[in-house]
Amino acid sequence: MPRPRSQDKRNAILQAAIAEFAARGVWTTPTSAISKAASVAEGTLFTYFATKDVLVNELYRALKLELAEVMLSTYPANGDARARFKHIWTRYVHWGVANPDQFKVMAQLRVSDQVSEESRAFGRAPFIELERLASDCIKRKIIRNYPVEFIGAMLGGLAETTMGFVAQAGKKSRTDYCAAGFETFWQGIAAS
Amino acid sequence: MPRPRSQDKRNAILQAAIAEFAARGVWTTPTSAISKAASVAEGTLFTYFATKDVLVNELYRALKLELAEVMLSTYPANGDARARFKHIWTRYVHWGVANPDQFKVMAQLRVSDQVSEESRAFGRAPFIELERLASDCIKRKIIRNYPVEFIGAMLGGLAETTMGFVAQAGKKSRTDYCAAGFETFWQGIAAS
Amino acid sequence: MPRPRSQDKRNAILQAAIAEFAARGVWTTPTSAISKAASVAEGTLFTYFATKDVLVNELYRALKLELAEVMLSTYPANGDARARFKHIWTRYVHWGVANPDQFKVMAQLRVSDQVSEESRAFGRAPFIELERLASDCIKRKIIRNYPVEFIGAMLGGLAETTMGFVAQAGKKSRTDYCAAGFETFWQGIAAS
Amino acid sequence: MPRPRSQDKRNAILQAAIAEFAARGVWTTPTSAISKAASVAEGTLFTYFATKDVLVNELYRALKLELAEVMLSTYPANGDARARFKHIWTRYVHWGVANPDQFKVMAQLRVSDQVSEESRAFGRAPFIELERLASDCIKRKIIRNYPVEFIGAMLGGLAETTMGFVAQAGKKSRTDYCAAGFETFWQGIAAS
DNA sequence: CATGAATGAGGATTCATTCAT
DNA sequence: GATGAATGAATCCTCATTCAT
Repeated sequence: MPRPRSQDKRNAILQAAIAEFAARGVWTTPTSAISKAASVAEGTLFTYFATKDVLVNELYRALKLELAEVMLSTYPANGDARARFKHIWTRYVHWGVANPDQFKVMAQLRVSDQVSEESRAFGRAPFIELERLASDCIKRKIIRNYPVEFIGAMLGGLAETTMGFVAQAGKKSRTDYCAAGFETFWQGIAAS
Repeated sequence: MPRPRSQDKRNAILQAAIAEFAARGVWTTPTSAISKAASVAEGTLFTYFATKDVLVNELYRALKLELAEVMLSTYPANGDARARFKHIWTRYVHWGVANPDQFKVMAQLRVSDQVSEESRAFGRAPFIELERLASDCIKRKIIRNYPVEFIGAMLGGLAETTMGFVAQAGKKSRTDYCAAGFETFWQGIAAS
Repeated sequence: MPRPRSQDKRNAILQAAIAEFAARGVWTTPTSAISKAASVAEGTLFTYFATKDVLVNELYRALKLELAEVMLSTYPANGDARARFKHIWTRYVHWGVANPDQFKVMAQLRVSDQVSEESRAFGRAPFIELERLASDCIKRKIIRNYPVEFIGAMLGGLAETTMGFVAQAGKKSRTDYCAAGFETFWQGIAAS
Repeated sequence: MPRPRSQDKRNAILQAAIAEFAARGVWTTPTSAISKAASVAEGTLFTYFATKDVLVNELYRALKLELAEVMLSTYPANGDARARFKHIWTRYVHWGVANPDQFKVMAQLRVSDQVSEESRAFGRAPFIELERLASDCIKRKIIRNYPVEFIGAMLGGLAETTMGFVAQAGKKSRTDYCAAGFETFWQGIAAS
């Protein structure tokens, strides 16, 4: 029995990739920087991820999974619609602010050609709960009758915009961007 | 911006860069691909742009300028606030849909480390008109009292989300995403 | 030659090496391909052969031994000189045709720098019988008085040329290359 | 007008490749060793030969061409058949002895998988003169009626064997291997 | 100024070999 | 002994940039 492949090492590489990608940009960081940051040999990276491309796609998936976990866990199943949306929103914005590296990398991966359509589909999957929620609200005429993916995408776009302002404003800002962003979103999609 | 001999050649390179960047990703297209697409020699590119970095930044500025031109020209100076915002919105969304390459490249540059803060500032400048409009609306209590850059950013974020859906949906879509997106935005920031 | 636990495993590796080397070329097949083809772990290969170089040399020796066995076994001790030469010739040619992988690998090893002089000497040893035969024929003025190694080498060179034609021609060829090659050899060295 | 591609440089690389390949083996010499030996930058090698594989194939062709030139130039058009064959033979053997590097590399390329069938066909082309000669001799019943390629191949195989002995024996050898080899060949194929 | 050959640092892998289990 | 993960030197090739023509 050889030493088994270590989940720890795999994670270390993924974490190192996040840090390096955030610092230097996804396409300008060499794999050697990642392996070094992860304290593994250059070759070891390739026993966990066959190519840099695979690593990037796996990272995308991991990030999406983490994000879904963050947004949808401790989800107030009994709250009213607004509370549920707000919960999701707040979780997302706070995650982005608390994890600027992750956020920055996600932003780059979102527009990258190297993330495959499979990975994107995989990344969308955990968010059905969100679409279910939107669907339900539409049925109950709480929000407007738009395709649920569109609503989800608008939430995402607005939340990402918001993160930037929250991060840059700091704690003592006059404006509570997180709340302001949500108000805009919620009032925006409210059924008139 | 120096004035090299041929403005034509400079533009050809910029256009070629857009096409190649859109097709292959900003950080994975070599300068040689650009010069070839522009039908100039590899070295010639460097008489117009000292480094690849400079080219990228110039491209960012050019794109921003073009965008501002598109959004703010034929601006209905006499229309009401909503009409003005809608004009800007529609122009932006249509531009993105009509120019997918440009849009794709902008999306990549927006999150890129290689675009300098100066370039970003330069890119924001032509949009003061938009901020002036927002400012005026706030004063007149038409929209909520948020920092104008935040309003601008939300408009941008939402419009970009919208473009994707418009492009993908095509003409005969049941949903008019352009209108829907604007309604969300406008109702979202409306003073309650 | 140490005696590791399993002679079977050693042979499996050697056989796998032949197949892989023939398919991909001696210097372009990684040891990992060999161990995989032999169904042993990558590391196991190195308990049987300290380095790839050693493996290559052992393979050379094994092949030479096999070849000598084939050529000189069932040797017609009582036949006349021509019959003896013909027996050796035919055996060799048939072996090459019947074992194209082995033949191909031998051809590559013959010109390789990685086969040591010791291995070559070792490989020549079993062929003294052939030289004895030549020696005897010279003494009896049946063939010309050339150094016996030269005669052996010419036989080898001609036979190897012949194999290629036999293999490519197939059964139903108009020309019996095996016979033709031998005639050329025999008539060529015949004492005039 | 840029500096034109230099035939000299191309040749320097080819020559360097011969020297390095002969010294270290075709598949164990890195391209960097070749470029260094040719006194060009590592990258320059690739402006003349797109890949190492291409370089190897071009080298094969160049060597074959050189060889044909050597064997068939100053060809005694008016001599008798034997003289013509002997001329070719002698030229070949002397070339191999005088150019041990070239010979060694050819020997490796001959059995290499990396030389394409096209390259081999290209390499055979210049030798039709030899086949024409054989053809003619067959018609005139001077030599035996074997396929001409077989005769050519036997000549090659025997000559190559011979070269090794000539080279190793040196000038003052008791045996004139070059003559002995030819006698074997000529007597071997003579019509009985 | 235009051209494209020349440069060489840098990058993603590969692979023989070692070593923990 | 067997296993396959770990190692890191080595390799082929790319590409931004320079420079001779």
